[in-house]
Amino acid sequence: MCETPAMSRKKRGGLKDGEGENVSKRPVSLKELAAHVGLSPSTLSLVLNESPVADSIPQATKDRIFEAARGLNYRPHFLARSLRTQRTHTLGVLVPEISGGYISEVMNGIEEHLLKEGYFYILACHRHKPELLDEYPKLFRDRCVEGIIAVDTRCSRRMTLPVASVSGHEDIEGVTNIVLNHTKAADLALEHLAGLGHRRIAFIKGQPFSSDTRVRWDSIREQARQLQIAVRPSLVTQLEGDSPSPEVGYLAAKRLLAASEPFTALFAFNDISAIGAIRAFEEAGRRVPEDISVIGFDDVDSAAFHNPALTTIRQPLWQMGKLAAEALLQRIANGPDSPYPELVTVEPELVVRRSTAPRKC
Amino acid sequence: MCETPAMSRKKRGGLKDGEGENVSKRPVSLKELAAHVGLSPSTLSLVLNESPVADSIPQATKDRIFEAARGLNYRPHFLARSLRTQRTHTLGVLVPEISGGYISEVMNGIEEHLLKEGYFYILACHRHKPELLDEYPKLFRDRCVEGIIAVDTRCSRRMTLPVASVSGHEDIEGVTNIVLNHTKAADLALEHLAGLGHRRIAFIKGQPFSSDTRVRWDSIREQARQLQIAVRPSLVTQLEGDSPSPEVGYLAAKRLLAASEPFTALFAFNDISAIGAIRAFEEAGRRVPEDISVIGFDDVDSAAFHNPALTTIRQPLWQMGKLAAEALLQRIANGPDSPYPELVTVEPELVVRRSTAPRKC
DNA sequence: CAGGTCCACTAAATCGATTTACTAAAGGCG
DNA sequence: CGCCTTTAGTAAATCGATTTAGTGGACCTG
Repeated sequence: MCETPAMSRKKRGGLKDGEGENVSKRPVSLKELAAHVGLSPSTLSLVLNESPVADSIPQATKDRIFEAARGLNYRPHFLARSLRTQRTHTLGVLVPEISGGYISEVMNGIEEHLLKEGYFYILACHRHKPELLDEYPKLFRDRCVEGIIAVDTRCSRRMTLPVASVSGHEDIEGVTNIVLNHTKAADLALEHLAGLGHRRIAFIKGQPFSSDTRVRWDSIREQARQLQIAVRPSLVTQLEGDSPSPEVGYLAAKRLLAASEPFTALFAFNDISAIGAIRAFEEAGRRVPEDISVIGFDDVDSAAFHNPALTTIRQPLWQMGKLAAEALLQRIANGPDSPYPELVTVEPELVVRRSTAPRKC
Repeated sequence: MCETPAMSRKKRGGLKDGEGENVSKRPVSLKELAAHVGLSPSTLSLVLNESPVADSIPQATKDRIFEAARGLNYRPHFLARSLRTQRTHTLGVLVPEISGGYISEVMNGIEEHLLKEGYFYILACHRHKPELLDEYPKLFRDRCVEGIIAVDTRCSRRMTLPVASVSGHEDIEGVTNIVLNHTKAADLALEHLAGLGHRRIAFIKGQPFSSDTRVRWDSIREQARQLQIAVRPSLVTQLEGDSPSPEVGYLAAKRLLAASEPFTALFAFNDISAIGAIRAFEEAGRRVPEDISVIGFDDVDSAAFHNPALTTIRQPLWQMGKLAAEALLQRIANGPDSPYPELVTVEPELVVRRSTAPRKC
């Protein structure tokens, strides 16, 4: 029953393996294919890769080669080819963790574009651990990736590889940042709340490690100033802990309630924390949106189906992932010394649902 | 400024690159390292890989080699090594899509275990398209992965590679299935509902493509029979469409309501569809849990923070991912002709929250 | 018919490691 | 002293492609 690989190879050779799909374990190599058609591996390689050098090969021979390749189900050996050509058609993708919402929507955009373009990617989660943040890019390099996409990840060191960073804001040589227009986002949210009559607005900032935290907050303060909305320190808190669950938003909201400075609206760092905050409010007997309006950020899948449905600022997450992939592949195609975009900006959108309402008189 | 690789290599050679971290673009090869210590590449390879053949090499020489390797920051070329050894330390992971909930929790379990063990993986989403389901395993093979993990994915064809399938139920040679004890799960849910006095229970089955759909439903029917709970055809519907959003559950619930056969409880296929169903019920003026109790499945992150918090059957998703990774790596380590487990079973857990309540009299 | 061009290919180097088989020198032993 | 065994390595084959530089023969041309 269990033949050695060598045996099964020899045996099968006898029974005319030129026909149909090659079901045997071991794939056929170029050398074997060459022997089969009675030509040299060089010729086959040239023909199969449609090299201009093969222009002089008559079509009949080419057809013979193509047919044999199909017949024996020849597939070039990835490692051998990559070793020779120094191309792996592989990227590294670095994310904080794999979680619903922000990350997974961006990843979908990335994956759909990459696979369509014949690229694969290896994925690593740094879980906000500094040593992994340091380590994984090196491991990616060791794995011969052609570029790196970082999602919601602060990367500080300059890389020798091209990098696209979704929601990256540091200005680093070699990095293409894909960012939201945060000024517009802050404006949309604050205008919306102000338009509903809210003046005492509480804020939940993101965790320090979130790459959007600082820029978002700066934009909010700036737009608040312009709209003459006071940002009271006692109405500002920050997410703590690195769980991707609503729990951290829940705890943040509890802190806001504990400060007992009155407020009628909350602008949360993201939808997940908004959902946690709503839980805290309802536990405290404050109804959303009747007593407190809540606006989230991102417009993740679950936002629309939360109860109450979340008003939020939509980021085109899928598109941001796709843009990152596109930009990076373009850079790779252009070669390492070509100019490249340092910034790609996308626009936010206000999505009004049920968690915001006019301030009660 | 922009030197050719050849130039920069020659130039740098001159300026004593033995010191500190090798910052230059091009990594140093074994041959270069060998030249640097004045030994042959063979010797270095033997020593660096701690081959028993290198036992006769004196420690002083070994130290010299190790030190040089560290000094020049030598890292073996992945492609070259893999080509020679026929090992890539890479798996392929096949998932329907990247979404919050089920998939991402399983993936976290997979990724944490794999990366810890020095494995990477390439990821592909088939999005339930038959042609991709066919294509990706082949592409994985072409990429020289050592095994495949399939998540919530029906794979029918026998593979030449070892496979671990999370929630796979087909009995295929070469596949290790990681499955939940669905009998227990159905029992927990139905006992819970029955215990609250519910007799008219509606059901939402999974989509046909979900690998758990059939087994889960069979278990439910069997346990319902045992508990003498009637399963009325008009109170059974099935998720339609392949969106990972609560939308599909919402639509299913609407169909149940439209059938106008009364019911006081719903057992949904998963938490996401339960959340959609709750939305449908509330829109129809039926309160959850006062009028209708709803129980979900999976216990995804958002279940606990939904409003009302979801009662559900927890699957140890993270652990299932980890088990799949463990089993597969073990199989790879044991070699292709060793026996392997065809089934690994994990236990469900009832998590009671706010979406279920005693039937009103 | 000498010399050049074109055609249809192939030999050999290369990518960067691993691994088997071998060797030169030193040391041990009878 | 001559033979055998260690010791300390090395040469060369190999993994499976790609790619450059040729090569032998047919054909053309003046």
